[in-house]
Amino acid sequence: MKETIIELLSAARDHVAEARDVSTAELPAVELSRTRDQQHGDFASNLAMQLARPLRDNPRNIAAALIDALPAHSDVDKVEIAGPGFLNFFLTANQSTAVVAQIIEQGPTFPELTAPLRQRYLVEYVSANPTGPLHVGHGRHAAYGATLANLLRRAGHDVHEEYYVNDAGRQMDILAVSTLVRALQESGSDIELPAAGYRGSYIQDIASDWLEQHGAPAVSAAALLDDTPEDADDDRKEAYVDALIDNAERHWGASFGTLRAFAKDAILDDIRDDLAEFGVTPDAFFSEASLTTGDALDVALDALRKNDVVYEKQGALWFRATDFDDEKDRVVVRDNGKSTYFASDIAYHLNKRRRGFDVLLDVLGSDHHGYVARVRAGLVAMGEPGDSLDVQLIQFVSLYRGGDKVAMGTRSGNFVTLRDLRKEVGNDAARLFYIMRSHDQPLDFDLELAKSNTKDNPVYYIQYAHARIAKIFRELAEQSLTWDQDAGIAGLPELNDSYEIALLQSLDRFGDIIVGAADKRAPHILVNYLRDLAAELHSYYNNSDKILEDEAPVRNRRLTLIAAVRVVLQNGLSILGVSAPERM
RNA sequence: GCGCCCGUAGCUCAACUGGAUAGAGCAUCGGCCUUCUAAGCCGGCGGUUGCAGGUUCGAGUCCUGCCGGGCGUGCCA
Repeated sequence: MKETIIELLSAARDHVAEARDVSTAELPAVELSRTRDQQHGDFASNLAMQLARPLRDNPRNIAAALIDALPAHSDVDKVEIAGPGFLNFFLTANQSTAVVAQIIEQGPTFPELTAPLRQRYLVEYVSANPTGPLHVGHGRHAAYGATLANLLRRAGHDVHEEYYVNDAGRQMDILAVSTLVRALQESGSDIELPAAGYRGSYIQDIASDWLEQHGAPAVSAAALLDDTPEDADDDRKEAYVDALIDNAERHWGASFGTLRAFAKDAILDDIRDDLAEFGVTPDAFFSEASLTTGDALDVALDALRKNDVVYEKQGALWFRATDFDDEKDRVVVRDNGKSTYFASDIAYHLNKRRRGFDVLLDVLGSDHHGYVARVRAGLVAMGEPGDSLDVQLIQFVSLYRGGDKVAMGTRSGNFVTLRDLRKEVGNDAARLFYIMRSHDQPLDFDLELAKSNTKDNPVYYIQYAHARIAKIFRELAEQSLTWDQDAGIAGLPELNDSYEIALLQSLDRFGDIIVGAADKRAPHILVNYLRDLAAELHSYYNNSDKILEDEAPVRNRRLTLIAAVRVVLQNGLSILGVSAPERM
């Protein structure tokens, strides 16, 4: 319908211009948008205002001329001039209720959208280091990434969801040595946890499990502490923990590697379960270590060498990133022969491209913004399009208990886990709360508030609208009344109260909302829409006549309308990963 | 210093990529349960959109400069 009106307006525009001897070559294209206010009809165009300059006339005169020149169409009821010169299009009742029949027919699959350009998306999100349980910040990433993936799928794209596991490098060693120290402590040895170690109680749990399965470690505290520098809660702690790691590898050999894998797997399994309980299920967990055990890293380094964008300096291999809009050149292979984290990153991203993905959509913490230019530079240098990388930065979550900000830090173990949060406020509330606000805004999450004022949480407002509709249908059966759905659909054009019209217009926007939210990577748009739709349903319920009217034709069309509202609420909530309860 | 993000009602945030009178929730004040669930509805109060310029028929939105806040700027991961 939108396209049709645009064609009609384009014809009218050219006609009016020609009548005034103005060339049609450089006139603005017709813009047509849905209206927000039902007094403005169904669609509005600003064309008359845009033509004011080229036609040298005031917008309202031009609007009148456009209406005169506008070809008639059977679905257009009337066109009005409003405000500074808007053209408001009112569709016939028949046309504006067509969406309801479509909703009823398609049910859970509504709206069946086809993207103008269908693309293969790889959405990477969370990707938290497997060194401890997920905390509340990761929860925002999980909710955002999973919802965005759902939106893109709904918008007609092909979507793969992935979690990148940082299972290579020093952090894993620190995790392993922290676990080892806890195991030794539990076996009665006198040894302190290093200042740079992980302190969370989950480390003790992993150590206990290890002891149960493998017995006491065949390495003494003395061997571990052999020739180590002083530990302290400042810069010296890094050297100290590195010495512990060296000793563990030297005196305990392959068993240290086994413990490292044991600890990593324990934590990763926990993360996977945590996410699954949260309704977040990435298609794959991609291991960073596999980049080097496989050939992905070599493929990337070869690509860099082949394109002549690397050079050697002071024993290290450098990528000439400054040639690709980055601030400075970056080391890819250190002087000790080990590749850098950055090398892994570009290898991973090249690997994604080679797997055939058009858009590499990374969901990262806002502290990673410095990293975007680097990775993009790497991709371009390896011959990939820079705009294939789309990074969405998520602002931090600040946690409050009452009025006090909670200090967070993974190593200190002083943080609230996602699991605790979910237990306190529930999965539904957490999922919605996390994405209710634009992701580029910092989020204040007050636990006390979420816990004590559960009933005030917006999630219930939307769910209540759904439960209300469900209740009406239960009541229908209880009162042994009938609902003729086909008669209801046929009778929809008879709907005339303003609450009903508002609902019809909102239902019609659902498809646009999904496409818009997916394009802008902004799931909160869908939340706002659902809240508005719920508000309109509540208003209708409270301010209009009863839906279960004695008169069958009236009852049929009202029930058909709210049945469609129920479908849209269900589908919308399902995209958000929030349940749609039948009763509350 | 340089770079990125942000600044909207007392508080937390929206505003369909430049449109019509800047809107919700919380808080606060007042109404509505013998009628399909009051986790709801209806109304009141609340604004120089950080400041100053500019572009435009039209600016919260785009440009420039200030002010204020957050985060980056490793041969760490």
